[in-house]
Amino acid sequence: MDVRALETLRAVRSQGGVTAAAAVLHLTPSAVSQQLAVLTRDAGVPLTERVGRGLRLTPAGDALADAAVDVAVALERARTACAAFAGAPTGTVRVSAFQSAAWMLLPGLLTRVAARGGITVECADEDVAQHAFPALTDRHDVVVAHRPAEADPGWGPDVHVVPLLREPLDVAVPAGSPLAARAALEPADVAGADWIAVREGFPVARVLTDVGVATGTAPRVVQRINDFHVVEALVAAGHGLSLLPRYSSGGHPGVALVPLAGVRAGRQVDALVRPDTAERRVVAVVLEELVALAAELRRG
Amino acid sequence: MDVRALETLRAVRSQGGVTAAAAVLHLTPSAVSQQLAVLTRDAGVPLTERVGRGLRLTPAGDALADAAVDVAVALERARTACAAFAGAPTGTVRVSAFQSAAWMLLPGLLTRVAARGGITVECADEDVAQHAFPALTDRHDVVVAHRPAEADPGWGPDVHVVPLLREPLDVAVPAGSPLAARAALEPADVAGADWIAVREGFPVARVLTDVGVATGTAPRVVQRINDFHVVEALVAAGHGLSLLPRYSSGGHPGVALVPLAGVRAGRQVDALVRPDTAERRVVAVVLEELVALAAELRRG
DNA sequence: ACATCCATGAAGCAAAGCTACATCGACAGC
DNA sequence: GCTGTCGATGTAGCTTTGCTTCATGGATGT
Repeated sequence: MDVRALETLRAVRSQGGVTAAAAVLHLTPSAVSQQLAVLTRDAGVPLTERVGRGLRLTPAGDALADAAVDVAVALERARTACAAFAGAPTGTVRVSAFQSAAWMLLPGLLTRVAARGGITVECADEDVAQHAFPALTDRHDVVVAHRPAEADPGWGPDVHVVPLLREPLDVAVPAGSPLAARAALEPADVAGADWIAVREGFPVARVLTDVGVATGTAPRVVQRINDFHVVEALVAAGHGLSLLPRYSSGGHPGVALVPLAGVRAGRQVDALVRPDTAERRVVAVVLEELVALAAELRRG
Repeated sequence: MDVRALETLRAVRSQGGVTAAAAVLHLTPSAVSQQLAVLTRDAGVPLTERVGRGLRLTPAGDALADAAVDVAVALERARTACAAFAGAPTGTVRVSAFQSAAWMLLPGLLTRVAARGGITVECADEDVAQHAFPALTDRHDVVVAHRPAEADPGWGPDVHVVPLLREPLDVAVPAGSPLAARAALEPADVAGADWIAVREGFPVARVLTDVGVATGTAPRVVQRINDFHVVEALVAAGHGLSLLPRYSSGGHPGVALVPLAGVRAGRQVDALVRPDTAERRVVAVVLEELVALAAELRRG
């Protein structure tokens, strides 16, 4: 029973298919398929079953994939065990963040980590639909993800979650607008407005509809844009209002952020890591810096 | 960092050398040496150091070997995970016992296990010095070992210990002797006797000297014999007395076993298994039967 | 019905890992 | 002190494993 094959099985589950798993493992689909074949032979029970043109793990396969995570963790502990004797942690950590978090966190993270020396951080920006964040941990060591603040995390059982920041969502209004002078806005104040929202399925998309529930009227969404800088430009030009996170937006001079009263609107920013990569000392150090940085931002 | 290499490192530690480890792994010493070389390269720190013409693990190597055990356990859990879906446990389990335990336990164990069906038990009898028992777990799945009852187990951290039986040590006297009629014997009764003991370093060798301490005189050992059947023959022929375990000896018609009063003399029989081996369902089943059988013997 | 996508099988090739043999250092005996 | 032996470690060569490339089959959607 090969460790690489177990890792492959785990990747097939998290990526949802042979081809996708092959991509993150830097292999051909054929190699993945062959590994699954020998693993199935070893196990003595079918681990996968075809469904449509794709495939899915059987209960046995699922149990084995769970066990594969533990094996990966144990192996990583082994590496860490002697790395502890080899001196200060060193190496390269791949960090991914969605755009606004990247804007907010990555510069400071790079500064902080560079100050410790010996650690290279490879950054990437990846913003995906909410359900797709955990799978990114196959590509990156640390994945900065976001979700509606009050709801259940819903990241699934196969990732370690490190909370970074709870960010209130404010109403972005044009700087010249009468609303911009207010200290806070009630839901009723913005009931009939045009809205600029994020794409369906993406994090905090549902928060706007929740605000609508508070006023009794469904908000009228006129645009769906994911990049907050683009959203700010649209708001400044008077094309509508938007809900924007307080700390990771607001650079635009034509936009004012006004707190929303009476509704708990916020997003939670989490760092996601695979249980085995969490065992790596370098990764732990980078996470530590990330948490410290987030705490600093929160305080102002 | 290869799992086979980790397993090899663990074997080198438990066997105390490259050649011995190679033997239990069914490899050549050269292969073991090469595996250690690549493992050391991966680890980045020396894992072994030469001492005399042998070698010893460095602290880093020791830590890594500990981690290797966890890896092996995780891997075995993975196998078990899907074996649970494959139906009733099946396979072959290698059981080793020292002679008297083999005589006492193995026939009943084979009967019990055969009744469940599907499991093959391969028996062996190995009696070694006390410190050498744990290393036998590299050769056998279950090792039945013994030790002085009241003392610290002292089997080391790398084996699971399953207690089977506490066996009082009785005084074996010739059937015709006046002592044979007694219900119990005080240490003073046997103070000046000739004794037949086991070889130095073997389990329960020290118990006799402890009895001597109770009388204030060192017992006079005239023979050192490990096999209890031979001991019984010598006792029957009047060559001396001996301390023999109550349940696993006593077949000889010319020998009577008389309880010893005033001194806690006994031996503890344990089953030793490697932590990873203990994860195998078949092994668990065999152990279960072994425990049940021991309980039955204890009750009579 | 056709084109597409995904998983899987067969053939060939590169690399990893083992065995056999030789070498080197350390210890015990003469 | 020299020699024989034992244990660990290199070297050469072969076997085996595991990958890629290419081809096939089944399922889906247009």
